[in-house]
Amino acid sequence: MAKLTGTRTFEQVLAEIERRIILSGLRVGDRLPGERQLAEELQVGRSSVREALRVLETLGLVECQVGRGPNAGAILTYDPDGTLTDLLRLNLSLSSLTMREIIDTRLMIEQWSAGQAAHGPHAEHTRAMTAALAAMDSAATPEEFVAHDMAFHIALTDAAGNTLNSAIMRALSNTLRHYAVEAVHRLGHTADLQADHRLIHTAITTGTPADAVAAVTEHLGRAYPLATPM
Amino acid sequence: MAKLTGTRTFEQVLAEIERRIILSGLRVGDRLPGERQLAEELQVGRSSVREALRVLETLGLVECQVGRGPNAGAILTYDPDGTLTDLLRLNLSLSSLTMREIIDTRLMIEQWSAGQAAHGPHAEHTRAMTAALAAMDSAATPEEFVAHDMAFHIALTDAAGNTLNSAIMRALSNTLRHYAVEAVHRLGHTADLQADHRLIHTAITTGTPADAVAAVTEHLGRAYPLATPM
DNA sequence: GATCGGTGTATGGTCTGACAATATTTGGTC
DNA sequence: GACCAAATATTGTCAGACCATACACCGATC
Repeated sequence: MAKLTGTRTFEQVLAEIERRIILSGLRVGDRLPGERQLAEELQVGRSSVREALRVLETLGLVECQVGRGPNAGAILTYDPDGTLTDLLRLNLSLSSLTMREIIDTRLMIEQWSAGQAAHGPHAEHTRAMTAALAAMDSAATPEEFVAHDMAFHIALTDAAGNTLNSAIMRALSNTLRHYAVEAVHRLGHTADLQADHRLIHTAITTGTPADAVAAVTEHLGRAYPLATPM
Repeated sequence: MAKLTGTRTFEQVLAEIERRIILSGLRVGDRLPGERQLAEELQVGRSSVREALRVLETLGLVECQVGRGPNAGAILTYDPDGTLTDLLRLNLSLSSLTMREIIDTRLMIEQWSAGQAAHGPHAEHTRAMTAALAAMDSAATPEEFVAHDMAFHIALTDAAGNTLNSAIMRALSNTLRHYAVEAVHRLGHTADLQADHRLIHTAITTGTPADAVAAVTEHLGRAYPLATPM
């Protein structure tokens, strides 16, 4: 193995795995060689291979399973949400980020998504929004309400058709979950929020992009009073 | 150590380190205990501690240095750019993301940032933008031009005051660097781009938010013809 | 032939001990 | 006081061993 890029062994393993993924045209669902085999092929210790796999797992690129058979070992996957959620949580713990910034970024993504979605949303996503609306109506607890509220807003983001934004939005939602549950507790009721949701849904399915953006801005301003409208 | 959350040992180490960071109020710049000490305190093997540290390093939360003294060991840091850049690059390799999505997300962030920045940018960032403009004027190669172009757009994002968006923008810029260099090569000149840049700068310092958004939209539409204006 | 059950085995997960590489600290010498 | 050599603390790496897990295989039984 070339000793060129990166002095640490596991970084070279990382680069080599990345190279193989590109060269071999591996796709999500495909399997990587076992740790022992990789270690022997690359002439490195198994611990270096393991550290490289840990990095790939952290980046949401592989999932590791023990045992035997076609599902065992390191399998290529696609889960940036987990990485981003961890990233946000830990940087909040370190006070490198503020809740305010997270809320503002969410507002940005939802405004943009609403505008895009209003151009021509896929039925799949508007159906998911409708289902979430009904589920929120019959939610018995704030926790349950917020779970479906998250689904609604994620479906709205998905409707814009940008998977990167969707991944970021999922991570933001995960991070804001507790915050949102508390907010619903304080509010005591969800009628206003649901009215907003229905306005958003209507604007996206039958209104103009400007209507959709306005509806989202109005709603998030109510749900997160700190947020500054653009 | 409690065996409650997560079956894998290194995940428990991860949780314990995170708990200590929160409880001890550790901040960026502070040092974590050494690998051996952590292993003994938590009654786990050193390899488990190392895998946990590798995860934290991947998430841009710690940097590890060998040797002795106050700078050795795992030091808390703040570098989400690196994580996000890796995330984008690897997901592009796996075709889980498209260049188009990255460009659209960049457009979204810059539009939002321009609107926010026009409300009242800090002198620090407008100065950085001015410096980048001058550097672009005297750039001898497309590579050099793009380096300062990135600095300009990052300064614009910084001017909006959201560090999360700035981190995402940095990662997006890193990912688009090659693409941008090729685009400048094809274009053959940079006069139009610089004219756009000056319009953006003027709009942010003396114009309305709507002017700033329009200037950014116009510019990115020219630089990345694929991008769909909102 | 089909089904059930036990055994084998490949795989990740972990620990231990050892050594190498590196950067600082320490102490001795001029 | 300045400079150089040795001690030391730290991460980086490897090798080997063992455990837990989940499937594969094969034989016995119906």
